[in-house]
Amino acid sequence: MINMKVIKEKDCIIIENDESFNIVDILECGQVFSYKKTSDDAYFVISFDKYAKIIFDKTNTKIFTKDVEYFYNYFDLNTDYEKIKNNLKTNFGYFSKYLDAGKGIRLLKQDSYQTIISFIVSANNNIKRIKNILFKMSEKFGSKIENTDFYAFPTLQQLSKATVTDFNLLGAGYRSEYLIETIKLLQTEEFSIKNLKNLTTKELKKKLLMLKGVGPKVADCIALFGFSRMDVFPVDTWIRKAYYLFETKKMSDDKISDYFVNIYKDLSGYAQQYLYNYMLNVSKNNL
DNA sequence: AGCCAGGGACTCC
DNA sequence: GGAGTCCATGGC
Repeated sequence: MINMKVIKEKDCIIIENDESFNIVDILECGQVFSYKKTSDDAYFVISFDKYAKIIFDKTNTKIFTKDVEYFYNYFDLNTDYEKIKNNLKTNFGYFSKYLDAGKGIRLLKQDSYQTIISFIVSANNNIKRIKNILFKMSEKFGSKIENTDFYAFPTLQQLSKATVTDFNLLGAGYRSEYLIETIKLLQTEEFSIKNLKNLTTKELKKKLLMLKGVGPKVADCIALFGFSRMDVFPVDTWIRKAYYLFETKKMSDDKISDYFVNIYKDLSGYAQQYLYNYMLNVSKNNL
């Protein structure tokens, strides 16, 4: 096992040739939408009001940012992914195939509130459109980030001024009304992010399901990507297809989620992302 | 042109 | 609690 080499500098994090960190795998695996490829070897990532420019080549990855500690945590650099992958491989022999499709994936520790809004937009939508709608939302309601072409994700305060018509103009479609209702609820003490973070996964999901536009799948995604809960298994159309690679018995998405959590337990969040990525790549590249 | 997308709300029973 | 239906929009 190669030990991960991470160097923290004043305005930069350097990751040297590590199989468990591939910025393309990390960003293009469907967990995050507020990023942009700026050239063949660079990405720009926006997490709420913080940002980083990532430059990579065959030997290393450099994360340029004013917020080194924030992005060290954002990219989950305290977690040993070799250990997680070995664990999955050891316990589930067939899993190597899914890991190979995205060796460098890491589960980002995304901003909770941004994740809630983002995944409401994601429902019954495709990734390119989701990204577009969210970028337009930032441009319309967020604050310009100095010395860049980008905008911060809008604050709750900024979004509270939006109308259904505003969201329709972004292309949010029937999700516009859900966003308006959810933004209202998020402003209450009951739904403060601080309070939500203290809940158990079960309690958190129950609370999230009270938000308009949040059903079982979106609640699982928010819990996983926005609250780092690894004991959930979001089931979307791709994971449903994946289920039928294993079983023939028809099941509801709810039951499919239980089925997978029962198998992968506390590794569910990781397993789900590797499996989802595999399914996505199969459809894209006909692997 | 028509199916599909990181599904959910709503309405029946 | 399960099954059906409707939903905006644009990518492909």
